[in-house]
Amino acid sequence: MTAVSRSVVSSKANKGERTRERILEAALALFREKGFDKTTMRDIAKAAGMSLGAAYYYFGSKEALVLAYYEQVVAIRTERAHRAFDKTSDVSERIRAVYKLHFDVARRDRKLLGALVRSVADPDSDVSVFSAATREVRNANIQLFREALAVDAIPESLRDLGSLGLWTLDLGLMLYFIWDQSPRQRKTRQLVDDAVDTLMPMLPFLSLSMAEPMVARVAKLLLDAGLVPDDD
Amino acid sequence: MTAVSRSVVSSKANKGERTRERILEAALALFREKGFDKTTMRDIAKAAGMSLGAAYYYFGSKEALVLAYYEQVVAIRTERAHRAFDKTSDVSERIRAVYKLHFDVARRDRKLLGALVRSVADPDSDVSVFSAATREVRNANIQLFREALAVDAIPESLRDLGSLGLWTLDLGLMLYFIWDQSPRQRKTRQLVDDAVDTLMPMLPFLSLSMAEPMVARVAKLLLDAGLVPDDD
DNA sequence: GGCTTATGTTGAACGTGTTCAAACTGAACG
DNA sequence: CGTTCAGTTTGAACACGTTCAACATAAGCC
Repeated sequence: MTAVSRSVVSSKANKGERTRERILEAALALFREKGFDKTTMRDIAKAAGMSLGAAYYYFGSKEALVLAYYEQVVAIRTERAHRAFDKTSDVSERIRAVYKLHFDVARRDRKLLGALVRSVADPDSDVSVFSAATREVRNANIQLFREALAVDAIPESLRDLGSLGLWTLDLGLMLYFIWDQSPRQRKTRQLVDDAVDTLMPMLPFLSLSMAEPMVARVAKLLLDAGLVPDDD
Repeated sequence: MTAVSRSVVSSKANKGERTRERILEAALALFREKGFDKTTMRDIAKAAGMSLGAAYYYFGSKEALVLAYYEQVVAIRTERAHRAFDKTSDVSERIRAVYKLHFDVARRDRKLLGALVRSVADPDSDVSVFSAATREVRNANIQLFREALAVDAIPESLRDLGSLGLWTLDLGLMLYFIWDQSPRQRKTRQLVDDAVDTLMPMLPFLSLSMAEPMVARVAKLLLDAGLVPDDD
């Protein structure tokens, strides 16, 4: 949580912090204007009014800038999701909100998310969305779904597995979003609605006693594979 | 299919074809020896006994080499899968085979697959695994699962949806494989076994008449989202 | 004030993917 | 044989991410 909120709160930032933010702001502005690939680290440094090396002092790589950006996205998403949770205890509504908030917050930044997703494939990079270094961001997102499911209608026993499943779907939706060329990414929004409307009616069946051993089995499988958060 | 098999069959290759193959072979040898990132296009050109520009004449980018490699993987995987299908009509066996073949064939090349997966995030690249240009490879893989399901035990109505689902899982497993540090990627193999053993017993429930509207709904959702092959 | 140490800052230099104008090769044609 | 021309090959040049040794500034301490 610390790393996530730090870059957003920043009430009493010292000099270094503010420089860092200046760089990040300059970077984001340029990324949005010219795209990730077309923006060079030299551009960013110049826009932030400093030398190339200084930018690298604060961000070890160009990708690290994207990760810092995504930490902001997660922080904002989390805050807004909490507000949505206060408004309704209807599970479908809550889940829909969490999904859509992702794309609302990152509305202008499909290309940037692309750069982020690229890192998924690189087990060596420590800014990869799957690496140990990014555990916080990852867990914050999973936690969001955990909270969305934290209503009476959903039995405790399903919440952990459910949030993991919904998070996985979130990853998939992010990929769809990145590729979605439709105006204002309407198709992604449609897909979210359809997916939630389709999946939710299935939930009751998982609560059936008949389904219990299956659910337990899936849980064990994920645990064995090390895919459950907190014991990566 | 053409592009996939061309690089493997190569019986009467003209000069250009052979040069192309020489480059690809040199590249693969180097990738395996030093890893994808550590191998430079200059290394590859030198190892293939030609200039840098010549290598680029045959492969528009370093990533294109990886794609060409993956086309080989798919071709070999397909061939071996067909042999496995001849041996058994047990669905679990067949699906397990298709999954494991992927990792058998790409055994030594986790890093390379990583480079391939990276492209997933880039809608602009035409060597991305999701781009129109790679439709053939993608469809060949989906088709493999379609064939695995083509046995009496599986009703026709489930085969399309099922193969798409299994292919999606294949993508996920590929990612897991890339990150799997366990010796000989034992964990990935374990996960395949567990996943198949867990999912297969659930299949009968999908054949229940009660489940039909749900299945239909999922099918429609995917179709609307343009996620069903052949009308991308 | 000087000295030390931590924190920032600089820009030149390096390596590498990619581009491109120019040159080469050999087959087809008259 | 000379010409043409598509296919192939060359390596220099470019752009950009990244590194690093050197320098500057500020903070703490005596």
